[in-house]
Amino acid sequence: MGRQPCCDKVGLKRGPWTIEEDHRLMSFIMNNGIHCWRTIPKLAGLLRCGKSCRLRWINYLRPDVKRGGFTDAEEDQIIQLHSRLGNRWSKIASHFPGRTDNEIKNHWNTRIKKKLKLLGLDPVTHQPTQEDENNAKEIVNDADMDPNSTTEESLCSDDKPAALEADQHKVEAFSMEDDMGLMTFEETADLLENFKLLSGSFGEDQEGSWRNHQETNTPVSQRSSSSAEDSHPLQQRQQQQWVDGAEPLMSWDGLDYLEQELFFWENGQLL
DNA sequence: AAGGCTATCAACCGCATTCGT
DNA sequence: CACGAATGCGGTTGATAGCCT
Repeated sequence: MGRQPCCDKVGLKRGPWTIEEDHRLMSFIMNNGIHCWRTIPKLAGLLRCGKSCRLRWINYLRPDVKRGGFTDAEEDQIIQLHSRLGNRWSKIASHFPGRTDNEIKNHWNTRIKKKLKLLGLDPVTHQPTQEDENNAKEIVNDADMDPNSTTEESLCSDDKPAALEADQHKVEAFSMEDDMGLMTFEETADLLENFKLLSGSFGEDQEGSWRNHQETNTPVSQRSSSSAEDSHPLQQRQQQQWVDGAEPLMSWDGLDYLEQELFFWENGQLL
């Protein structure tokens, strides 16, 4: 017996999400919380499958999702974790509050792999590549390897590439510093205001402000043509507030507590 | 300026796992 | 315990911006 499709795909929309769809999903989750992804699109008036909604929420709409480039410390920690966990992206992502598995996976595939190759390491095994095999053997011998330890963990000798040698220090430091985070109180307050603007005063016709948020934080590949000039003066002011507030911050990290509220409250009731 | 190429990342697909009955 | 539904996860694809020639 064949597996049932996750959802009835007939009549369902695919491809990039529109501002309107984002708005609908966001508003619905803000008001109702998350109980059953399968029912969310229907109840929210979306022609998407539940899976698509879940992915969109997790990877993009979640208030605490952390966007923007990875710091060197984050990259180094990803490498360390990957050497231990392999391609278990969700496990790796769990070490990076606000980062998504998809984002980490993409970053790994597009950048870190290359970085490792440049360092002469196989991105899959974290072992030195063929051409560096002789060097690797020396390193392994010097390090008196634990069979369970990884190459990187063992690369503590002077042969270790400088970039990797600094990894451990960076990873330790990472727990204390966060290049994207450590917002000031004022920044957090601004962000909260922006969040209220986004989630609270969203009218059916406020596509402009949301679109601007998207254009601020979304890669250009996902942008659509702006209609900001079509919006109401109030909306324009709000969207400008949003842009002014959000753009320099680039992160939703100050809103962790909002997400907590989101998942424990429904219709004003504590779940 | 135009066309080709590359890099990036959002989104999809299908399998695996978890959960409820 | 078995089964089906729901959700999670990882691999892959496709669109597009930007770079290069």
